[in-house]
Amino acid sequence: MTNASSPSFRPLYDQIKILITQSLIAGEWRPGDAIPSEIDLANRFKVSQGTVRKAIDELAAENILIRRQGKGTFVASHSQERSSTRFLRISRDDGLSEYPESRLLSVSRTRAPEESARLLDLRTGASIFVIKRLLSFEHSPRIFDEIHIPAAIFKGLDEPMMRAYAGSLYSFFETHFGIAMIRAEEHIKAVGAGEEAALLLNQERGASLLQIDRVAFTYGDRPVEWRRGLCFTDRYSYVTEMS
Amino acid sequence: MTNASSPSFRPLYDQIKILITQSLIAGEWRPGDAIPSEIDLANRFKVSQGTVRKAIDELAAENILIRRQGKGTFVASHSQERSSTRFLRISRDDGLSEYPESRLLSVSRTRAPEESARLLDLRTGASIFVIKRLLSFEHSPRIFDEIHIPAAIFKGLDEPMMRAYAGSLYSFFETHFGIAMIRAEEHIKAVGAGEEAALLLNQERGASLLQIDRVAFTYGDRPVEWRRGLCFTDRYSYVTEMS
DNA sequence: GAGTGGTCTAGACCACCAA
DNA sequence: TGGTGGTCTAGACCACTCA
Repeated sequence: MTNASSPSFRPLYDQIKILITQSLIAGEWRPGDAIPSEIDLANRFKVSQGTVRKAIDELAAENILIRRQGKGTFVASHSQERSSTRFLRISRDDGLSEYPESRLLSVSRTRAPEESARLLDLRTGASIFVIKRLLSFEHSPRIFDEIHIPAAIFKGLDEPMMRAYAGSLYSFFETHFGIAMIRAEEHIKAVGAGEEAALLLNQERGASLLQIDRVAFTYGDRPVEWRRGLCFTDRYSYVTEMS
Repeated sequence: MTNASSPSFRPLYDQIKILITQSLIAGEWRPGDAIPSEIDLANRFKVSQGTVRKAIDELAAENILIRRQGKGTFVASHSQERSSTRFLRISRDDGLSEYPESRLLSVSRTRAPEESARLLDLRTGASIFVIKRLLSFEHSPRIFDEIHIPAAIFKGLDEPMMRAYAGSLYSFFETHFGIAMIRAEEHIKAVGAGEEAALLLNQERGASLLQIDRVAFTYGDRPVEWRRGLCFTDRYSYVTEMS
């Protein structure tokens, strides 16, 4: 199979990546599912196994798919134990790992303020849900999250439904709404605690907190969540790596 | 060429990666140099081009090598315009990019305190250099850095030498000492400004600052720098991405 | 046009897993 | 034992750069 030397050349494996992504968007394979084997996909797309392989390699590098030798290739899911903490970068300074406890404060439906509307590609005033919650480590509240999500996408969400669910928030989004978070961008600042945060985190007003603003994306780089986390970082740090 | 099914199986391309890394450690190819072509390396290591290719692909994904179609494969360097800002994740909230101005405060030789010694794989009390500097954005000081590096590796470093150098710190390390930083881990907290930081950053004592602790590594994952940056994040943020 | 990296293929064989 | 992903090869051809 030859590639036309078109003005904007696009490798075959890149087109295969797009086709696979479209199947993910369409829900043909859902988080946790196995996708067809490389050979099956090669037949389906009429390319060689090596080309499918390269496409899957890149999707696996982006943590969208997960390869398991001898078993198959799977759609990444936040419900798996291995990746339920994938987007939580706060950890203890002594290195011991600990899963935080979540306490839901409130769920309300309101109109999107300018900033989160812009970042979520919504019109200002579009309907959103606002979730407030508190994460505790060692029974001590440490992160106060305010989460904005478009009501149009999370139709039917309500507080009892969230309280009934045991796992992580992103796992909840997957199982109830079929929305899988695959990527996020964060902007971090140091700020003084305001009244609400000070109260909830048992700190003085003006105490130094990490303010972590996040936009999270689902398949096709579509933004579907904005959140602001305020985090008290005594004995805990935000950990990251670069290369 | 067949692989012995040894107890701990190691793919050929992985061994090639190690060989290439060893050449980088030995200084056979230095930052900015072109390494031999894939075909030359295939002949040298007695493997196929595809195997060399996979090894280089992975090193390129780690930002250790840089591929340039039609030209060759190069050793990544902090002296290149494209990557001189690779490890600086503070940027303006309005998205405009700006290169900070650096003011060297002091360079001194002293004994490593417990923490940085441990993180740099040194004995406590080993000889290190301590560099203090101030980075300014828009003529306003915003980051106060304290940098610890082993004296044994950066032999002969002194203040005049640093003042004479125009580029970034990591570019300086490369050209004068042949040390290339390829990876770093950061731990971030929100803290109140102490006396020294408050003075240098023109803030009140207790003002909220980002405290960014970094360990940076050179080839072979060898730690060669510890630093603590204190950053005033008004109108600026620490930006990161995850997937 | 020569040399480099980039794509694609076809086929052989290995490592791992489950039934 | 059969199916999956993982490795390795050899070869053809394409895209890009530079002299």
